[in-house]
Amino acid sequence: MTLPLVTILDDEPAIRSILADALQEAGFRTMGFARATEFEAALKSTTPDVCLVDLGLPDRDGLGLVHRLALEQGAAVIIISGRAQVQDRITGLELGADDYIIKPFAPSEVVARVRARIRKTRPPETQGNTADFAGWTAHFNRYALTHSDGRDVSFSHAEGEVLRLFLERPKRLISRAMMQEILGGAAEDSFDRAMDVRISRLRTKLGEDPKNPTLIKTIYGAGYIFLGDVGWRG
Amino acid sequence: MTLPLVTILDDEPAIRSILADALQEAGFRTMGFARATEFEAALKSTTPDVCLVDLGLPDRDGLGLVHRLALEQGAAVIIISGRAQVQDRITGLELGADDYIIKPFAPSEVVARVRARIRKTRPPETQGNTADFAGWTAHFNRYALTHSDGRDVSFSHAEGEVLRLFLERPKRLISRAMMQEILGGAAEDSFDRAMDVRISRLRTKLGEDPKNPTLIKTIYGAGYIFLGDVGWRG
DNA sequence: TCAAGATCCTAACGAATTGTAACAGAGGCA
DNA sequence: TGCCTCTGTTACAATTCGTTAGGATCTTGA
Repeated sequence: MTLPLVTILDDEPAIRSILADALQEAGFRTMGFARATEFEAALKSTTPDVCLVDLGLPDRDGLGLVHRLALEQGAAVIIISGRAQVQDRITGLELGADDYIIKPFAPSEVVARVRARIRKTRPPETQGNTADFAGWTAHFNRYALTHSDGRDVSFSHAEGEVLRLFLERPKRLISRAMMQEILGGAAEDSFDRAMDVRISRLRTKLGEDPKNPTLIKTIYGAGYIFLGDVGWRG
Repeated sequence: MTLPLVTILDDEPAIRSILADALQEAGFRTMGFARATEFEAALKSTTPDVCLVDLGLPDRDGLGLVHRLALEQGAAVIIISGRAQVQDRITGLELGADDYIIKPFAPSEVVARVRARIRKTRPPETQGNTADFAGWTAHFNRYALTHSDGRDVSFSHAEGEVLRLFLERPKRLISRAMMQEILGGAAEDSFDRAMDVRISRLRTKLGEDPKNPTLIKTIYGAGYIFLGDVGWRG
């Protein structure tokens, strides 16, 4: 498991480096960006665990960015702002931010808040190897799926990796980049259809209707989402 | 689904009532406690969604309580404290608190932070994912619209974003700029018809009469407005 | 009322993204 | 060796969604 990644979006280099230092010392990977556009470009190939966003950006107001981050990327967002008004903080939180830190701040407090966020965001280590969902039971120890109607399908290791990835994060958007990162795929060449094929095969085994998948949904341009209630045991 | 429950642990009755009022108005159930022992007794029979804890309690130091709450109950914990030192905040967060609010506080900000916490804590499926309006039911989790007359239409992610935007703000003017901001459109060139097209496609799926839309009204020069009574559930 | 200009609608197009059948190479096993 | 399974690659089909462009609609001012 790689170190948690924290992105820093702030136009002041001094603040970026202060935060990066403190966070790296605390055991995080960091990436710094001066402009929202750069940051958004980077999001296509990486999935941060926590995003620090300065609202006073030159190129665009950060609030819309925060909203999209929280909603679509599912990332934890911490706003850093010079505006200390209560109303500013409220709208920030309403739009989906997880936390709101006011400048000037103590780096150590930022670290503490980042840590608190990561503790909540990271999927709890699922030790179980059996999961129930939508009539199916996945037995990861014997690489098999059984359905309550009697169907019995086996799956391969690669398929199981994807299935587990989904079952550990039900109803949350899973970006392609995150899948590559977790499943350790090759570099993210746009010619890399391997992930699509894995998912396609998994869908087939789950008996999904190709025109209308109900369990593994595609979000065009964003990733996948697993619908269905999952219960782990064992 | 019941209303989220917020507990307030503070020895000052004035603060308890201020918070309880603000939270109830915001749609939460509340329970107030003056002492940690009472509170812990109540925990045996209820599981709050968010716990507000004042650290300056008379009967025992609250930090240990916070730690146990976060660790064992899995509840979201927000510390309220008069101690503004950075170190105090850090240790509070280290021990498992989700947030740290310093007295004096604005009740509205506490409400916002409680809301932010609940949004993250509650499983995604309990967040609004189904809405009824004008004979239709929008199922955002499976990207489909069903009508009481039996029609069943699927919609794409982009269309769903727009639909959700409208359903969350019924009977309110929604300016183009706001839509761009929230939906994260490209630069605000006036040549950008993307939003119009999204709405056009959505109207088609809703079976709107192009000459006379009854649900999504255009306000010339100002934006759009969604008419129709919306009821969220789930 | 009418004309001019601004704004909006939407069919059609095309670039980007995704689905999947078919193929090929790697490895396991008798 | 011959056969089977697993899995990435390729190629092409299908889908999504922004852009374009021309026409429709609205507002304003004379």
